[in-house]
Amino acid sequence: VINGERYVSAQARDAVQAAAAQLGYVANKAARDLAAHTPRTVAVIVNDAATRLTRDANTAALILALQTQLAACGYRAVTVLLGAGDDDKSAADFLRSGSADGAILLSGEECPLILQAIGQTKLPAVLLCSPGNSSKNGTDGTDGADSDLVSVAIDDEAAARDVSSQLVLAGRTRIAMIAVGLDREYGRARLRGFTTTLGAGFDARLVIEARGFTYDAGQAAMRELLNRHPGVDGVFIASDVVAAGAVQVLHAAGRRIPEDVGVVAFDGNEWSERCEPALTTVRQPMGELAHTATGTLIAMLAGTPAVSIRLPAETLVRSSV
Amino acid sequence: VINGERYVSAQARDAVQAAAAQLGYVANKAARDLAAHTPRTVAVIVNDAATRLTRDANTAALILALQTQLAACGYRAVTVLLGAGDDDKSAADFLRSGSADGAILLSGEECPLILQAIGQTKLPAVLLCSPGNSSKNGTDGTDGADSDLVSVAIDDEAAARDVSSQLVLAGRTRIAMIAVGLDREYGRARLRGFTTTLGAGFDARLVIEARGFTYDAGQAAMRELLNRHPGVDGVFIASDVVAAGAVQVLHAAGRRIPEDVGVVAFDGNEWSERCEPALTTVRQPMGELAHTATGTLIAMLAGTPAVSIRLPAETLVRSSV
DNA sequence: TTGTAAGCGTTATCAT
DNA sequence: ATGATAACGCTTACAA
Repeated sequence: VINGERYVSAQARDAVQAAAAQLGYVANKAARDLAAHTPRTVAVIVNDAATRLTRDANTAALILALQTQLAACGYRAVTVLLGAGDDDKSAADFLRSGSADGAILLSGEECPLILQAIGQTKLPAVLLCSPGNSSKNGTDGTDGADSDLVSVAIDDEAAARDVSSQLVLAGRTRIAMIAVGLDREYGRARLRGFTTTLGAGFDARLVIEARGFTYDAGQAAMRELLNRHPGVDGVFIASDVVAAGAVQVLHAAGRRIPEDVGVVAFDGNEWSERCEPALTTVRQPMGELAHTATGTLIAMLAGTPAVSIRLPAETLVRSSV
Repeated sequence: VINGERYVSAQARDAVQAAAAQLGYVANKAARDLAAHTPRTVAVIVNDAATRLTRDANTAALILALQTQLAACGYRAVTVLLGAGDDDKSAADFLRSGSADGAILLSGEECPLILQAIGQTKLPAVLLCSPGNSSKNGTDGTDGADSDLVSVAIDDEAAARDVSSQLVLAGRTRIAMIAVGLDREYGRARLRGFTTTLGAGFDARLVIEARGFTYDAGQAAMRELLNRHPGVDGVFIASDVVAAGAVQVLHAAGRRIPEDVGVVAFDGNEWSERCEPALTTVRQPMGELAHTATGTLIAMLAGTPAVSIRLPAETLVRSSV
């Protein structure tokens, strides 16, 4: 009765359900997992969770969406939050302990132990890598644990091309970029998009890399930029939080937005919305990302081979340019 | 060898460990839980997680701290994120399914099914209720599930008394309050603190309740306040996000802070820090709260009866008053 | 210090 | 449509 209700009389079923409801009976998870050989659980691993959750409020929504959609497919999502430290061993052990059928990684950093665990156990896994994409490193030394996972993300390069073109269209001529995470593929992709858009007008000296995904880093980068190139009249900042910091500095320096300098950003979270004025930015389609990731994983769980997917991201035009 | 290493020769132990490392062996969690009758896992249940995580970036840090501290005691923390909807049934089932030895609730809302599950299964649980404390309702109808859990929180009333006294000390005479969550005990406690501080100067007409814990709600409340009482020269706003919205409206209305109106807030998260000027606020000691909560739960797990605890919270004096 | 056997609460299979 | 019986991979007690 409790399970797929094979061949039970309506009478028996009702009786059992009534009893279960009365006693508050729920099948023991451990026993069930042990016998059934499938926990019907997927691990959602969030690396550097504190940073990621504070940097982008949408992350919480993403995780919730994943949970909801997995639940709809009969899977329990177990969110594994990792701190900054070395605790990715515990997450790796979790995967090895047979507690999950598959994993979704929201991971901006390297986590070799997890990749290794996935490789060795051949656990289906998908990398949901925006905005914290990890670079696709080739074959690293670790014993056959080939780490080219299936990944789901937006097309960072196209999106960057899109937003930054807003600056060009507005007639800006001294356009700079505050880049972020150039050691990761997504960071480089955003830079490529910017470069392509500017074309002949591109000047490498106008590109500054913020040291980290923070408000403070944005302030520092913008100060440096204004210092070195007081004449800038447009900036593409590759992340909303960073942009918020940069905007603060712009205001403090007496620059009006968009009159004196146009600003466009990337991510589409609350930071860009709370700026004065609200920033034109790239909205990451969290719902679709979650949907695609769970869809892909479920397919893999069912044995279907899956491929990486890039989703298009829409530019949110506001009044900052 | 894998477990408490009872009486094993060093030789045997080394051999086993080497083998385990080589094979990447980790004991099957399900089998272990089933046999041992104790999953050594505690559920960290976050109700209305999307709201809570976006409203207060410190929540992520809190959860991480809980995880770390539980891990230090040999417990795995399973974070159960609940959305706004009715899914607290799934969390309740999780508890009933014997997957956890105990629970820590970060819950601002009512979640009757969870309380009921805890009551019926007699699972040790502690309510970590700042800033989303639920009111201590007496005995509600539900069959004997008495919901007076052990709780850990700051002393909201004392803290509110403290911050709002900053306004009085600064010589403000028309002091208002934007309250939040008056349907919850912590919301009422903050109001009581305010009332006490003002003493004879208290004027109930200067208290407005924001409808929700959001930036938008803060804007709306402040607009109404300015409308009804243009002469206010000080405001205590019971939550940082709400305060951020209110401050925006104050600026838009041409009021200078602190020259024209002094502002103090509550929570001590990034919102109050990013305001211009940074807001004087109450810092919630997340680390200590986490520590106290885990300590209490671990004690309960060991059979020691535990009691509720209120922690003092410090006022962060900045330049907004 | 090491080996052996029973049993944890389910699922799956086979017989009824 | 239902009842009986062997796993599942471990822990725990007890025997060696």
